[in-house]
Amino acid sequence: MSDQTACQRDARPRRLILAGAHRQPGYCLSCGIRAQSVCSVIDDDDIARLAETAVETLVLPGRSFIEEGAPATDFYNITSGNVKLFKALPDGRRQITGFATTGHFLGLAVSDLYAFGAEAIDTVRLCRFSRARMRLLMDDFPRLERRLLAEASNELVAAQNQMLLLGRKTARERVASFLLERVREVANPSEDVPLPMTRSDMADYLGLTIETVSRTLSWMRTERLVTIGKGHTVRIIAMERLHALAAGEAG
Amino acid sequence: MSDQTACQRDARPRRLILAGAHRQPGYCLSCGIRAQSVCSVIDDDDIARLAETAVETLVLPGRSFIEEGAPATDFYNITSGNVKLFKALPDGRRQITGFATTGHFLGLAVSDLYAFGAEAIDTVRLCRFSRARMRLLMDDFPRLERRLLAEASNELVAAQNQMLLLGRKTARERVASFLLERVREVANPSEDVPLPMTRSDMADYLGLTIETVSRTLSWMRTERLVTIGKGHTVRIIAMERLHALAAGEAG
DNA sequence: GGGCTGAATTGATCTGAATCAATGCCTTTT
DNA sequence: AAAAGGCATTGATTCAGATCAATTCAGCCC
Repeated sequence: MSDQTACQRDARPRRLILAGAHRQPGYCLSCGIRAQSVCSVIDDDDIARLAETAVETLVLPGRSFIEEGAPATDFYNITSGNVKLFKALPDGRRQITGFATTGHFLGLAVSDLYAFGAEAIDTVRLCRFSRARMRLLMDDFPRLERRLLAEASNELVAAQNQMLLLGRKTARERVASFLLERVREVANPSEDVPLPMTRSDMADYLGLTIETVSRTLSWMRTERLVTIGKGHTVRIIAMERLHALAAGEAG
Repeated sequence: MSDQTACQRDARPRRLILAGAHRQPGYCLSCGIRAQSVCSVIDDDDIARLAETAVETLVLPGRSFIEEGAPATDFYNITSGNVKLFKALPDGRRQITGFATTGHFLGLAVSDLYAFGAEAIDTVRLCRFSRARMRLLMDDFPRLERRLLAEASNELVAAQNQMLLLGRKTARERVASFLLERVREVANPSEDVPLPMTRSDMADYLGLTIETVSRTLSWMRTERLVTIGKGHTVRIIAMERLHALAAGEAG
């Protein structure tokens, strides 16, 4: 289904999610969500200029807004919610290549076609702007380009880790690695870790089946590595052992 | 083993491999190997300046020049030969995340540690320069940064393809995909495709074992999909069927 | 040419995860 | 509260690819 059918458009153009507003201080267009330090290369006037060309869009759970193989016309900046990115084979086999949340940029393709699809896990808000606009933006703000390069480098490192996981780790090691990846999203490692995606999504991310993910989580519960809460949460109760398992140092 | 022990240094500093010289026209520092069009943003004077800070190094087959987890001090530009990039688990399981050849940049890490190791497959020549120097270079030549971003985007696409392969493809589909990836390195798809890496490297790249790679290639030979030549070459004789196989459209 | 060495092939068997098959458990709807 | 539907869990069985085990082959060095 196309963007137009999948998304409800807000009537009025909205501001990009940048510094200030309801975001934490230090976050801005050129920093992306994972910025650790303040990066204030874009001032309020710039923001106002940028916002003119961006349209905020609401994407309902389960709707896709990037179609693998479709012409890559737009850039996206996720302003809230969770997204899954994936590639598929003709017979329906699917590999989720990553999950993206608030602040992430999507659509940074060199090719004219999107190399992956993107689908909302929960309700997602995102800002869309054209690739042409993005190019002008990069000309105006060279540090945006530098930031995107840093972002791409980080994703490349994550991709390499995932290749190691998919190519060489056992089911238990995969699930352990996944949980440790998710626990970094919360402030305190001993609090509940939200897993907004379904078992099916986890399976397609880890190169396993739903059943194996489920069995493995059950095994971790009986081994007292984790407790499994209601409503898509997990709490890690044996962090050290889970780390050892994820690194392939234990059975 | 460290860089110093692994590499023989040339006595004199050498020029970077850029436009002209023994490279094809259109290749230059800011373009990298895969550039399809001419990109002459760096002139001869610039090249002379850059060359002052680069040292060309010779790496013998099987020697590693980037150690996973070691401090990321340098950038590398491969000027000839083939390199494998990999990550490893403590027990020795290994995943090759990619192969790099002439023109490739290595060491573009945000972290202070290298996220992967790099080892020479055959005799490799490369230019090394410090990350500090690379940063200055990017300040001087903004289009270098843009080119690196494009390069990183392409690698990200390749990484996503590899995740699909590792997570969801069968052994036959993996080997077929690999051969089609390698055939793009040669001018004519019906000529011999060089496979400079060992079966073990292929296995570690495809998430398989040596035996499965060998068996699968033998099967492809009996199915008249390929002929297997002497000295690490393969010739594709049924391109269409191989494509269908790689895409998961056939058994 | 004749051994030597490491890589590659081929065969036999085993196993971790997939597949097939119920069953259980929330959430939504009426 | 009951029905319905989707997701998750658990069990039984199968199978693709791993593992274990010989050969065979290709360089290489004398």
